[in-house]
Amino acid sequence: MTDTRPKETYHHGDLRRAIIDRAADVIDASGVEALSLRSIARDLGVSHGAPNRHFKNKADLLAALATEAYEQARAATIAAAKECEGGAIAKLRAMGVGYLNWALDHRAFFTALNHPDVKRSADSELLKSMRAFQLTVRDASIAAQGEGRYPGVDEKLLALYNNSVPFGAALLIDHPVFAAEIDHLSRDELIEGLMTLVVPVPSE
Amino acid sequence: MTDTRPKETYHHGDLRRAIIDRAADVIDASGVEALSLRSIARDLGVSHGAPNRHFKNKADLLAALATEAYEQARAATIAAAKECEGGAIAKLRAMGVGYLNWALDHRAFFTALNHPDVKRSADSELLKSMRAFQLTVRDASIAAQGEGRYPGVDEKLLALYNNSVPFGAALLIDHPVFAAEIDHLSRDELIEGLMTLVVPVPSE
DNA sequence: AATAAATGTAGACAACGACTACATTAAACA
DNA sequence: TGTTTAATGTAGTCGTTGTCTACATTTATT
Repeated sequence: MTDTRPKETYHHGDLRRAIIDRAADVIDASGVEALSLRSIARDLGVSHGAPNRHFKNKADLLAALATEAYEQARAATIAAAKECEGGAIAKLRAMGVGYLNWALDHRAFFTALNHPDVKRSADSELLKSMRAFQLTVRDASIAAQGEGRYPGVDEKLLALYNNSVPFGAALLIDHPVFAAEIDHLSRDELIEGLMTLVVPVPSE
Repeated sequence: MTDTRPKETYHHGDLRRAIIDRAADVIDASGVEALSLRSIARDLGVSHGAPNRHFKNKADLLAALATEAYEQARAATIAAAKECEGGAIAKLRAMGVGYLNWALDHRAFFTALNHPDVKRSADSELLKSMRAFQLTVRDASIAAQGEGRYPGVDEKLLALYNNSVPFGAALLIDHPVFAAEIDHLSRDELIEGLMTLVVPVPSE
């Protein structure tokens, strides 16, 4: 339990934050299908209706998780690019690595990102963080193109490509059956190897 | 409604089949979160407990959908390879195109494929069809490698790569927000363009 | 200090998944 | 062919959930 302290105060303090954190814990521990507003309320020692003051429904909670997920993912990719000492192409590759590492380290948030309910959400905060993430990948793709990678390719197509691989790969690696196929490789080998296929080191 | 004929017979005939088909319709029309065993039973004019004779729980129904999805996807990729006149590399590219077209044409089944509940399923039929699909992609990757594509790359890593792109891309293209970014391209241009990035036409 | 807004509570309701005991039909077999 | 057994569908029930409403308590505003 994240926060089951004895109820001494009527107001929680930051119930919204606590709900999101607890939701992430539940997803990690028992999967997203086990997520329930009522059980979260119980865990937090709060009435079953309290979460409704912060999320108008369950999908809204998932959208909030997904919003944070996009922000985390964006931060992780930007940080990876910053730490990379190479040029734009190397940075693009590093961003994919950073994204994959983030996804595997934050499965609950990554799960929310890909949840069917979230797809249908039109929450404006969610849309904003999605677009910000997209732009980050797209800008990096265009910069890499400026270094001669994939000349003449439509930039949005390139961005789709550079989004698809880490996204799909994270889902597959996360999947028990697919994961079993590649267990002879360490995680780092896997991620580096994959991203080197996607963004090859320029031969000189 | 798929099958709401007046109830004249006690037994349905092929209720299992009807439930799966109806489930696919519901997912297409209202999303997977709207799926309910009881509502399907109502639509089919059958008691609310009847589906339990064919699926031990809701996740089991989704697993059945996913099983068929893998079989469909495998058939679609194999057919695409067969129709392709080129060598192994061209066939590999064609298979990605075939997979993407299948995914976009059968969103309900593709959705089931990627549903969180299905990931946790250990249904043996599901595992069998998953592995069959995986092997198809892997064999095609190895064949392409025999033609000189990505020499020396671990074959399972290559298979992961060739799985990741269409999988991730189908999810992104299916996503309203990402899709809006690339609406200047026709579907065929998008799919062909993407797969040409993944499996470039060998320069000669 | 008075009032409004935010936040939490408690109760209600319908829908759902899952289970049970029972009914009906189809299949197997003697 | 007739009987037994398995498969399949029915009807009722239970606990859980999401969501709504009316109300209570606390915090913020003026």
